[in-house]
Amino acid sequence: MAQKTQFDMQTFFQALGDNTRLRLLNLMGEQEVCVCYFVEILDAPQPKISRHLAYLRNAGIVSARREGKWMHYRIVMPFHIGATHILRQTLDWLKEDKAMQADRARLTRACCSPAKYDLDGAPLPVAVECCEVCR
Amino acid sequence: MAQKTQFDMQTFFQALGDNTRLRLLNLMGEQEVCVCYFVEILDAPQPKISRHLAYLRNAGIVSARREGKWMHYRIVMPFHIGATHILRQTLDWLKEDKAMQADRARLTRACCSPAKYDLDGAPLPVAVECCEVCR
DNA sequence: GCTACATATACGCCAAGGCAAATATATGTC
DNA sequence: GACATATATTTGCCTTGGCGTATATGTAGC
Repeated sequence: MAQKTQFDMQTFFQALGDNTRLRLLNLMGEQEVCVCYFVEILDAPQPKISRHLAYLRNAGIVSARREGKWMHYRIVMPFHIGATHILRQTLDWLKEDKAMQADRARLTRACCSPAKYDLDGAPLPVAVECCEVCR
Repeated sequence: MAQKTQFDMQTFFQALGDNTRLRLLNLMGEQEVCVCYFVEILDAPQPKISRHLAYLRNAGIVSARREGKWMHYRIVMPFHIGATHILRQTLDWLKEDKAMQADRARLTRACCSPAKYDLDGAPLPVAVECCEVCR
């Protein structure tokens, strides 16, 4: 699929205008995360998670990678440089939010003891290499 | 009304997720604009303009000021510093868009010859003083 | 008061998008 | 092939929020 001539701002902001999707983005941050972790941490039905991830994917904000049974999602910083800056700013903003911090803490705990979270055998999140905007 | 303890990101992004509202923000930029100018430049029904301005006002992104029969709207940069940065970044991004540039050009022309645009007597947009983030 | 003008809100309609529950589609293992 | 697991999609329901039209509100001038 050819790249769109002009990145659609409306779609971009609509994708960010939902709290569940913001929580997902917050958990991804700089790492690639397996769907099963999202389900555990957000404590939400799996279809709900998948739906929101699909929404983010359609908006061009995340990309998916299959590894056997598991799907990994990570934030992509492509398209427009302005969108990239806004996305980075948004992620920084999320880090200040108490509820978002709690989500991240839960993710860390889950990674340390997957068995306690029904995540035994699931692939751990892995850090993704930084893009040019990360500095 | 007391200030909200935590600025609502979801509401903020939802407000930005509409093309009409982005056009309005683009026209405001660094100036305070009368509703009648929006109606002329966007060539849209007046209730539609008012509805979207109300949406932006409820989201805390613009403020309104009455001057006789006329209402002036301007962008406000309050709330959260992160939101302010995102908003500024968004406005810069809008400036690169061809359609948005055309809107701004039309606004300039309308200001130069209001009579041609059914805007005789309407108050011209006025520049607003910069906030600390403008640098 | 009445009238004109600028703007805001209410109404009815329709599409987008949230949700939960059910079902379909990989993939891996036997 | 059958079966289990991980994830995606479909279905039906309901809310939000676009739109245009009609109406209400606020202000100015008489």
